[in-house]
Amino acid sequence: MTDIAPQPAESALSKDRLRLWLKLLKASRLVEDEVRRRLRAECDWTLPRFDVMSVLARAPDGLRMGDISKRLRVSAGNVTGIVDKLTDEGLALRVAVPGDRRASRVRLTARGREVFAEHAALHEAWIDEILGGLDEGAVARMIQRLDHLSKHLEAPR
Amino acid sequence: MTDIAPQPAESALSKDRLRLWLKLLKASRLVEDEVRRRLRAECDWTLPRFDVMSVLARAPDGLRMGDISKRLRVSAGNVTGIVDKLTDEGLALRVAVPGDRRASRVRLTARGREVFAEHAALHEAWIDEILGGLDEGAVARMIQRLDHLSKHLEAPR
DNA sequence: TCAATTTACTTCAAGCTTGAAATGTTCATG
DNA sequence: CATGAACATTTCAAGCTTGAAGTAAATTGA
Repeated sequence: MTDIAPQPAESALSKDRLRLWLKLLKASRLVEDEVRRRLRAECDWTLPRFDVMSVLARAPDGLRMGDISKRLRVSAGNVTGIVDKLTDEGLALRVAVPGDRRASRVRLTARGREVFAEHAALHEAWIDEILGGLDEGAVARMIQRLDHLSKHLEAPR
Repeated sequence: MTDIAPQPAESALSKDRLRLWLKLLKASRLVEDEVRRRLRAECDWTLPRFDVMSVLARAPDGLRMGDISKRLRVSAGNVTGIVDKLTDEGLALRVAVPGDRRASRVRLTARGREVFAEHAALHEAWIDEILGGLDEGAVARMIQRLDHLSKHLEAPR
């Protein structure tokens, strides 16, 4: 009897973890698709542009390209393209970082802040509507669970 | 005094719903990025291909293009392109649907099932590892919350 | 019956996204 | 100081994704 004993309990937990992941993905896509749809239909705008402006709006002093990339968890090359477009459209601008000629700091222009403010107000209302079925308790418990999950996900493996 | 009274409680709930959405998105991206990274690094494979094969693997009789599209919540045009590639590579095939010449049913080939089985085994192990910090109770509670959330998201508005 | 509508799918252009390679800059350290 | 490693960003090709428009087939209903 040198066989390793089977681990049915462990296997069931694996399956449940997989189910959890699929459900997480599903919920996330349901919301994201709806936001994307409304952003296009009502603002003629795209989610990536909105996301970049969103992190910039919260940083009055601007952000490095790398910071944007980290916060949104998208590739650096991706951010370059989106910021290029926002810049071309006069909604953002790159300013030099004194002391580091490799880096640049991106800020929203006045017009960028204006445009974003309009979209952001709508966006918050949409989320409120999309998640409208959830009361305060449900929201709080879900946030707690997601924090717990993300903490584990971000822990180095 | 004809002013509408401000609604601080309502507003706080709105903010919490927004926070919930951002945390949901964050957790989802953390997992998805890690899966995508491993799929590329260890299998030289892409997530969209894996996803399509994944729903096909669970449907021995095959699926209509539209079914794949609905289950994965991606556009119909997108599915066409991915199935085209899987077909070119001999991993899937389209079979005619008797009685409806517009439609076709997509199935995995024997080789497709083989290739998918390898990837799926790895995938399940990855998820188990990625979500490894969560014990049975945490997984169960999270699944329950996500089901609750998705139920509300899918409810017609 | 047969025109209008709906359905299933494909095609296409525009835009997003990635990962790898390239560029130029700064840092660490011998 | 030199020089190799690390860093911030950009460029690029390949592939994904969408939404809109197009095609062809099935269904509806006057």
